[in-house]
Amino acid sequence: MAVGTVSRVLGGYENVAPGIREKVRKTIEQVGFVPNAIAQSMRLGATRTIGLIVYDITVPALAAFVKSVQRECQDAGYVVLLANTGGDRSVEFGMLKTFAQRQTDGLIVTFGSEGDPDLSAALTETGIPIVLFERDTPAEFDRILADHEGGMYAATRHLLDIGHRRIALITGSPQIAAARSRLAGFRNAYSRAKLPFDEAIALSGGFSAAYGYEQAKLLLRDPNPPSAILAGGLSMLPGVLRAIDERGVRVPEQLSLIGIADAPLAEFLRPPIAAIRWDFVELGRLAAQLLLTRIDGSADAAARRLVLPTEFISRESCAPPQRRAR
Amino acid sequence: MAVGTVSRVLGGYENVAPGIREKVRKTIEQVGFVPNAIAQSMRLGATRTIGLIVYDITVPALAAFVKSVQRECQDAGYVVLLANTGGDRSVEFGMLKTFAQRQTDGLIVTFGSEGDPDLSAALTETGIPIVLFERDTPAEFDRILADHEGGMYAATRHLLDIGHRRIALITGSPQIAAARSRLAGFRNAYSRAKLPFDEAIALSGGFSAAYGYEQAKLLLRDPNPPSAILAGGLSMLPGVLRAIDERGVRVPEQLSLIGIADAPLAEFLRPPIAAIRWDFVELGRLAAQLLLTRIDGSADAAARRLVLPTEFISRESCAPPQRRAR
DNA sequence: TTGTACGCGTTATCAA
DNA sequence: TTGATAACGCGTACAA
Repeated sequence: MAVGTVSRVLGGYENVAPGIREKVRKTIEQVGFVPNAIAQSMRLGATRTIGLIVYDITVPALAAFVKSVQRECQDAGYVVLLANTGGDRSVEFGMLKTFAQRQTDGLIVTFGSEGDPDLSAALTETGIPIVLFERDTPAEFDRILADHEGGMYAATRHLLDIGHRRIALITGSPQIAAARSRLAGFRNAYSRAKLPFDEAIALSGGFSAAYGYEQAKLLLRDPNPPSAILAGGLSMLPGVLRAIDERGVRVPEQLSLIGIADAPLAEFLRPPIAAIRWDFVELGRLAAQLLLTRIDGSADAAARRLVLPTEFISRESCAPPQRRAR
Repeated sequence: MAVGTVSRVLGGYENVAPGIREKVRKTIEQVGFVPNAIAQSMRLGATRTIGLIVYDITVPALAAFVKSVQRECQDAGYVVLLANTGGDRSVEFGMLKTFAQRQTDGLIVTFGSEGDPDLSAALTETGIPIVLFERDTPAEFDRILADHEGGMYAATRHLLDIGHRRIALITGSPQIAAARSRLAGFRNAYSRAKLPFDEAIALSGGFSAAYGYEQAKLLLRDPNPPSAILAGGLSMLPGVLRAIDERGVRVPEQLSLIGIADAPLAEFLRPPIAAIRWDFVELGRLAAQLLLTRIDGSADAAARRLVLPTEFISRESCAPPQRRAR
């Protein structure tokens, strides 16, 4: 009963005499033998591990994404290493290196800055298959995104249709594809409606609740405040709501409001908050599949780019603007 | 320039001639050498990996917990493997085995059923240091919990104080410590107030939004409906809210409502929903520390049991009951 | 101070 | 069909 035989039994190979096989099985049971996956990884040159690097797992939409990725990987016999960067560049580099050292078979990554050539270089240098999530760099990585332009176009269009003209968009830095797309959709809606567009009221700078709070506060204090706000970040809604609350502004009578990515409780708010939403579970599923096919070599060499549709959910937080705003 | 020398340079040992050290450094840089953590794990018998098994990372409170654990582990040079069980027993066993095979140095675990001796045995058999999260089995594992009894006592007491007598508690199965504690706090509040307790209105069966929805629906249809509901599960609030919404019941005029674990948007609901809450970040931090001290052997042999305080946040969703309820 | 060689637990190859 | 052995990449004990 040599080690090789045991390995063959566990590997399910046929060339083991039934008697021996049984004996091995029994002994394994008796001593509670558990194969050491680390040694397997070493021998096979694959860890069946994938690294998942996100901004903040606490954002409901990202949690759904992570859960979906994990589920998909689990089904394929992979295990996922999770990292939260908080958007900190040095943490991003650190986790990238850590995961590379740990020989993850693949990486799903969202980084804070898209243009950064150092980051692109670092990603390439790992030599690990990579799927970019919500990032659209020029580099040749597989990537998956939501159609923010389409969703924002639909939302803006709706606001224009019901009579709004002075609409504020608060969203992240144009370094990020998602913010650029939203800006494009926002502008398109104006231009297709043949309406003049006030550049000054499209605020790009951050995705956080804090940023949303600050910007909404400034907007509402303005002598000529917007009649509608598009809260263009996954976690921005609470911040914007706080500003609205503090200012005592009534929605939708004095201000129409649309959130990005449906929050679990958004429909129970009074009034229910309209939203642009998309399927994070599907996004996670596809991201994982993109990566897994890349890992097993069944994918074309060319980088793939998947864009998932977004949808505008109309709710009572939107109404035609009042004559004399506030 | 032998392998041993390279290893010594990377390990930061002193006994390397400065000239050689520099030369090694430069070569490492040039060829982009990255130490293989898998081989290190094999040699050292430690992976610096911890496994985290939770019910559902999509629940905001659990996401906060996971994030906190991950952060703490990262700071200590550990990496975390994440698993979502969805409460499925076979998945729980599966992930436990997977993580054991992968030689994780420690495990933080929430399992669906507490009494299950098979599960306890499986945990013990791994031989891996374990911290139980929100589970209070008789077995001798380190564990960390929130003081649900205290929070529930305070909340129930508040409702009794403002005049409620018929209060419904919807919470999980008494197999789970959290549910038992809540039930205890609920009962204590009645008995200390010397009020009769209606057992039939404490509903134990699940933590999900769906369960909350079903039970709330039944309660509100009752000819003698409760004047207050305690939604006793992390993710139950949306379900209960839906039932309330559908029935057209006004909060707090017709029904007082308290949620468990503050939802991010709970304060923006109309009315803001009172809550029992506690610090999930701290919970995660302490869980990780409990585990890390266990791993590095600096902990006493005896199992430790940490209980974190909970706090009742009074908000406008609670008001004295009306004379003639509905 | 530096180099050599062993062993960690597997799988795969080769010989028996 | 089975057993022995090399190799994966590292850290370290020991020899030089």
